[in-house]
Amino acid sequence: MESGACGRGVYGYTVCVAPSRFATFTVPAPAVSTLSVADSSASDASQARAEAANAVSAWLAKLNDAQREAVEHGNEAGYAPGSALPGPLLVIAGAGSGKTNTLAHRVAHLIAGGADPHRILLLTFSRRAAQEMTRRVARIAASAPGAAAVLAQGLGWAGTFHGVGARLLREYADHIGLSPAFTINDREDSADLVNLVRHELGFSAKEKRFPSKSTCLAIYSRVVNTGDSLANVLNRSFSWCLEWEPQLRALFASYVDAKQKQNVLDYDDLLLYWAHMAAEPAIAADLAGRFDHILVDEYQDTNRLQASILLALKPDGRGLTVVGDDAQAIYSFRGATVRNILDFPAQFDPPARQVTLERNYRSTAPILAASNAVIDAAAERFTKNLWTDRPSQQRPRLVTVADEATQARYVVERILEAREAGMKLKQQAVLFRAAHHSATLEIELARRNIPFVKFGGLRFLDAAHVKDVLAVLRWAENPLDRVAGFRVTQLLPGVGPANAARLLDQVAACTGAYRAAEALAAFAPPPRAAEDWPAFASLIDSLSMRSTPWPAEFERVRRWYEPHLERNHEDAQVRLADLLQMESIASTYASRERFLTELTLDPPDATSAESADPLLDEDYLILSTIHSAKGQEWRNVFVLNGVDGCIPSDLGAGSDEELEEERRLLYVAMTRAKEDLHIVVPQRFYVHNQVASGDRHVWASRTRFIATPMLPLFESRAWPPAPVASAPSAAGLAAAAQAKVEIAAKLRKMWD
DNA sequence: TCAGAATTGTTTAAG
DNA sequence: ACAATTCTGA
Repeated sequence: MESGACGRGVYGYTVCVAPSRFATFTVPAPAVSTLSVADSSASDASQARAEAANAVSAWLAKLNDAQREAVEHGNEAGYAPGSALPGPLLVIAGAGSGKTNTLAHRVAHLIAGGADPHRILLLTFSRRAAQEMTRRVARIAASAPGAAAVLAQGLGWAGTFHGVGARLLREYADHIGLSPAFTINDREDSADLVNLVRHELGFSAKEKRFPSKSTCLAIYSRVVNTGDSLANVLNRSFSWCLEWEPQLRALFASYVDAKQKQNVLDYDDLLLYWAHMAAEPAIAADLAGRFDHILVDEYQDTNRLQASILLALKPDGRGLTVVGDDAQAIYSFRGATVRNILDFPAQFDPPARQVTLERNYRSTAPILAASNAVIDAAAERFTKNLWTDRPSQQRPRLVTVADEATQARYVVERILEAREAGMKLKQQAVLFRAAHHSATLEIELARRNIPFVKFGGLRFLDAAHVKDVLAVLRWAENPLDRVAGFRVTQLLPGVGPANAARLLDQVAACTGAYRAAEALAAFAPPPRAAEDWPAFASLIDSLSMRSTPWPAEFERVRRWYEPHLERNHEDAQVRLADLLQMESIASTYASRERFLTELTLDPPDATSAESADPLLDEDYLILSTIHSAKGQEWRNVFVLNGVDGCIPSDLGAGSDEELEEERRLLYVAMTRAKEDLHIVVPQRFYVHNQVASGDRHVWASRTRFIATPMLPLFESRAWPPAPVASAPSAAGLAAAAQAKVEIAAKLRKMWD
């Protein structure tokens, strides 16, 4: 990407997030009596009942048999509080089979049947999916007066496992020895803390290099999420770290200790504490008693820890619905296991009811045929092939191009062509395996002024200046957070690790809410920092006293930070623009604590190269990693780098299991397409890690997942089409031969 | 003890 | 290409 010449974000892009993303956090449900609409006259009531029944049968009529079966499961007795809850339900929902729609209808159906929306827990994979689901439920319920009234407050509990976990933990914090003011470390922060602990244990000064902080954290996370032993995890996934097992064990013990002392949680803790809480008899009953119905989306991508939470909340499975598709399991690197969905029915007695959705409403028949062929080759599979009745003459295209630059041109030209034909940019998407695969394309898009939004890859929150400002706020929120404090203190010139550590020790020695301000006032700063110290102390003082209300507090921090920004970064102006944008985002949150929590759990994940803030109604192209594209669909889809080494990634081709997951990844990418699918295969590929002017490249071959026998399912061609070679004239040939002789003679003459 | 220069090692995907 | 670590001079 070209650098900040355009005056946008630091890396030449600007984070752009639709304002709605930040405004729609599901507000904690106020205690509302369920059916407060009851004080109307009897005839009104019966009329409303009839109307509701009509609405329900109207929406049921629009579903196919399998969908209806899933939606109506267990409704014989109605869903009113107190009535028996329906038995466990597993919905196997193939790609494009109307999964979201079915789940949303089931929630609406539960509510129309008398279930209390504040006692329904809806767990989705991403915050985005939760919002989409909430919106759809509201839209469906709108036609049934009773349900609509009950739903006026929205669904009480819809979100990711991590988001819901954070909320529950804050509520129960006092009961489980946690301070409710805990802060949440994102992955980078957690890695930094691991790093601090590693230095303290002296593991950094070995002659043989210790695994990097992010590797250590990945190992730790895998152990927590799979429930497997450290030895097994190392053996299976991190074999190059095997020799460090004892040190890693000691490191993780100290890491846990440090988190507890500092009152911070990492992502895994949100699940781990929740799981322990749900298993704790004193709390379990109260916790489980809050939810009548629990519905889980994308169940194939949950891990053991998440499954154990569900089982603890619903030991007999009553009220539990899980939805997923084993053919789309693509998150095993996060500890997810497809066993969760496969073993779901049998873990209950009687076993869970299983409903399978096999009709695809999304893609045309040729796209589906090719996708089915790809997934058919999978070693192990449990769902049947999908079918559709949407015919089309257009097979998916398998396009061979010379290199990445040509690939970018091909994609841009096809996209513009489609837009000419009336297809909005938003209805088209470019998908790729790794975030950096789109780099060349991004340059081409910027050059041609095509706006785009990219999902996945480098995060806004990873930029140094953003982290700096957040660290100030986090430290104010939780003075024991050493990672934050460390970062903040060292912003001052003349303060290094040694002084920062000394200060933080003094903070820890103080007590109470103002400990940071107290320690700061008493601290003897190094001479070079003396000048900046008073302003720093007064900032922290005002933040801990909360003397400036939110969100003005953010502005206060930003103003303090500005001179440091200018001193430390050449491109201060560009970075400042990011901070100002963040300031407007901050103002949409109710409080500092809310801002920090939400930002960590749901960081802005879209970046854009065009227009500083694309308006909601503006048209833009979607770029996305395949992982981030999960659950979405577009009319026109391009898959970049359909070559071995990218899909499958050469990092993911180690074991058979990993390879199978790469296959599913291609399947997920292909099944996002509704009308047109292009898989682009560049033949020549520049090697990534080399000096800037390097010309090392490899010759790539078509992905092994599209084997030769499958080729008839695709329309194969090269692009650009080979130019019709104009035959050289006899005279021209003669001239050329003459020239060759002359040059040869000249070369010889050089050494005469 | 700090800041900047030189050198070394690295595993994607995301809540 | 990048980030983390070690080295160097003040």
